Amino acid sequence: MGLDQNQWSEEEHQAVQRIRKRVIEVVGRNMELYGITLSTGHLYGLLFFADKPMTLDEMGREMQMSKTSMSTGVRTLLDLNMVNKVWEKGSRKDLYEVEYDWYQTFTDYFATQWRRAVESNLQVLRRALKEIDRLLEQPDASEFVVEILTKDRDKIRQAESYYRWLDRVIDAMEDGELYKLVPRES
Amino acid sequence: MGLDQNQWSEEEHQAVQRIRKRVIEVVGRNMELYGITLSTGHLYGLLFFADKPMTLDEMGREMQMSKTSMSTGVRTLLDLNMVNKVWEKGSRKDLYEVEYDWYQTFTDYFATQWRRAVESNLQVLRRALKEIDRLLEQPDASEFVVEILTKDRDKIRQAESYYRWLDRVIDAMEDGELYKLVPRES
DNA sequence: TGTTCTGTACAGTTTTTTCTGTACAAACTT
DNA sequence: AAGTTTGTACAGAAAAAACTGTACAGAACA
Repeated sequence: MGLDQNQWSEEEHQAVQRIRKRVIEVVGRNMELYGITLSTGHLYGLLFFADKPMTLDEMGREMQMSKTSMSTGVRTLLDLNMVNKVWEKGSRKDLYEVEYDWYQTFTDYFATQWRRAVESNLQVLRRALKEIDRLLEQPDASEFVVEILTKDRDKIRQAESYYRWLDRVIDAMEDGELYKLVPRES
Repeated sequence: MGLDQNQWSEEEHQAVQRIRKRVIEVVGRNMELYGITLSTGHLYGLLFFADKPMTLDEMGREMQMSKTSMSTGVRTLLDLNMVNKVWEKGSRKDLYEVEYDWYQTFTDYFATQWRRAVESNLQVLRRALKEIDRLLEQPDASEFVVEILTKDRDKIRQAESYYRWLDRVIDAMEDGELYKLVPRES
């Protein structure tokens, strides 16, 4: 794992690796919550324990995967702000390390995902409401279609109300209100 | 859409369908947030607008897909509590309708997903902590491995702290505390 | 400027997921 | 009890996603 192995025995190395591997395995798997691949999750776990920022080549060696895959994996993690690029003089390779502020990672991720969905949904719902209202204003609308349209409108309004709520939840996450409800430790 | 089309003109039908289709398309796509397929998302959208509970055959006809797919799709949505099975005398087919309480759906889904991850992560982290402590107690541990183990332990403790927080967030969602921070409308 | 090295684009392969048609068990009807 | 009908299991086809190796542009160095 990029450590100078002369400084410790083989058994010690093995023991540490065994512990890390199990944690990486589980944490990596559960990162599917963030919509990332199992292998990208493992990559994250690897970086989590890395004693120093890693290069693509090092990751590839540890993961036994191609550098191309490391490149795309790291990019995914960068996009999610789960990994940061690190500058280090001397090395001309790019170096990466995990973002250790998991609270931030969590908040960032879901705020971004949900916001995107909320915005596009609200847009289409409002547009639909307008069109329904326009149709309802037509004097020659059959009684039957008026009933249908009214029902649809109610459903859409309810959905809109929900998305406004979710939007406020996202706000609460982004500006730290959530931490008032559920405080961080220490 | 299961409506008696004698009661309204073809243009009216088309107009309603056009509006619904656009909403279904967008809402369905954004349901990938819930880890469900685009087509299952569409199925959900279809049920959302349905004027009455639908059968698998009706869904298949509307979606232009096989009944098998409808069966699996509905089961997915049932598992996520996004759709309910409805009993109606006279029909011997199973009937389904969407769960209109989106707040509940949202809360349910993420509480379940996150809880599963939190539990398995906490378990593996605590087990790792124990092992690290055991190794650290060994008198013949090299200075170097002690340093590594201590670093790992710190990282794991930090992660553990984060998961405890997330666990409390989930609690807050499940027992409705979240609605105190961000109230529902009306 | 020429040389070396690093990250990624891209095409092709492998793996995974989704979807369909058939077959059948269980439930309902007569 | 015999005859329908309904939902799903299962195997195979189709589609999508993940992964790899090669090739190359651009940066770093000499």
